[in-house]
Amino acid sequence: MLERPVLRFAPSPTGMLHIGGARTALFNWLYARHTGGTFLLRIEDTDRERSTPEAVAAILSGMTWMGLNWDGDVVYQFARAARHREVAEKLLANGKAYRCYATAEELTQMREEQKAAGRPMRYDGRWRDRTPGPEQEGKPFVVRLKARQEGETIVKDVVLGDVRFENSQLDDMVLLRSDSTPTYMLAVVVDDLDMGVTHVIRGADHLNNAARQLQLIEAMGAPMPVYGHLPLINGPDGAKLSKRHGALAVEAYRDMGYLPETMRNYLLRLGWSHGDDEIISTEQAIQWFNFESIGKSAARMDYKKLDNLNGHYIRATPDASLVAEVTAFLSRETPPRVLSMTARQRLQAAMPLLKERAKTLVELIQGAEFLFNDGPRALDEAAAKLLTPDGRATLAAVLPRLEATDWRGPGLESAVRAFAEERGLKLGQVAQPLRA
RNA sequence: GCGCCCUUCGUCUAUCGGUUAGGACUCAAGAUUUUCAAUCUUGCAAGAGGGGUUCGACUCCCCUAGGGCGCGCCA
Repeated sequence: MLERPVLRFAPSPTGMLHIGGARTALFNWLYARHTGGTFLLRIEDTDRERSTPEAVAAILSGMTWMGLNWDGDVVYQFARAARHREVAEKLLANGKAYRCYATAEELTQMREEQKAAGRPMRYDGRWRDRTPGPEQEGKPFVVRLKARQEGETIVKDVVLGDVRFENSQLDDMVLLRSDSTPTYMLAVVVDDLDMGVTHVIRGADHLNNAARQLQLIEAMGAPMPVYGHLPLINGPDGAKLSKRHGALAVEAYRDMGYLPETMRNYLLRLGWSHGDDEIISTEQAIQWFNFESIGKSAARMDYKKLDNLNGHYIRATPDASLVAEVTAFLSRETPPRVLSMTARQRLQAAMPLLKERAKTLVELIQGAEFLFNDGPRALDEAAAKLLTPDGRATLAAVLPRLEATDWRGPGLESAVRAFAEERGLKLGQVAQPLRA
């Protein structure tokens, strides 16, 4: 290995950290940890309109909850605008970029005409070889890359293989907006270069961008990073993930009672495999992770499988840790719930039984509800059905026996069995009302 | 419209030219001498379609179909 790889996760803070972003972050993190490389976090906040501090906070806390620790300080892209501009100016000076005075309206009209004529919608290069005259004096302009038009650009992708684009299909992208702020395309390339990023692993929605970014990199004479574009995640029905459609923030999964290790395992298996292995610990994942085993096709969310995995991890978690998890979970509720000392002790004592039958923390808490409060509980429908007059009579008869029994351990069961035998009843006839 | 990507059980996937196409989730049945859960056993279930290449294709190539992504002075 020539050098330690440098990976990065670069979300834009325009919303929550959703499941797709979390997986992208996970894969980057896994590869960095696998190779002993570096995993950086960069917030792409160049869109001042849509970036919010809340979203930044959500991303950071989401990453933390997922257990994806990043190396060094978080880089904020907007803070580096001067540097981005500097690169653009240099390109301009070298003749690798040019000023385009076309107005937004003019370009919109151009695209409409292209669409109407059934031609590809691309910037037509109207200012590419035109020198601005006196009438352009003082007029706003954008800076565009003077991209090579002949030949092809090949994205060497570690998951997709070589992807070729005819340069004639790529138009001259904007580097600097008319207010001289850098665009995303410029910022990403410059930041990745400055941060020493060696591997750009991101969602497949960026595949097309890779070709254009490569053109920029070429113009800058900068080294080319390794690319890897991850197939997207779809909703349970195969449709695109959207806000109303399964694209939940990772915090939503936390609130539904899923464990971080469940999420890591599940997201890893969504698009990556290691033979027939399904249950993969994070340590194991770090050891095994590679790019070769990443699948090429989009995957769907499957909540049943998530539940199943989560059940496994709940059972595998030590009782004391689960008590802590439950306590933390309850404290996040609105209004927050605080467990009394005795409630915590009861929870700890009952945990071996409780965790056997819960697929989420929410279910675990539901099952433990009776431990938190004293006094009678309301009957649900199923329970009410079991409490027939006969059942009630049976219960009344058993009661003295139970009161005389130590409730801890197997004594309870044998007491009930003995009772049933004496009365000539089937076990179920006693047990069912009792459960109710 | 143009470009690019993808396509094995319902879902996640294994297979890297020769297999009765395997595993997991889901579902169904059974076992575990009361329920639920867990666990175990068994079962249902797949190579989008059509052409090639080859002694032999799920696997390589082409076409079609379907799905996705992109085509902003958004990221």
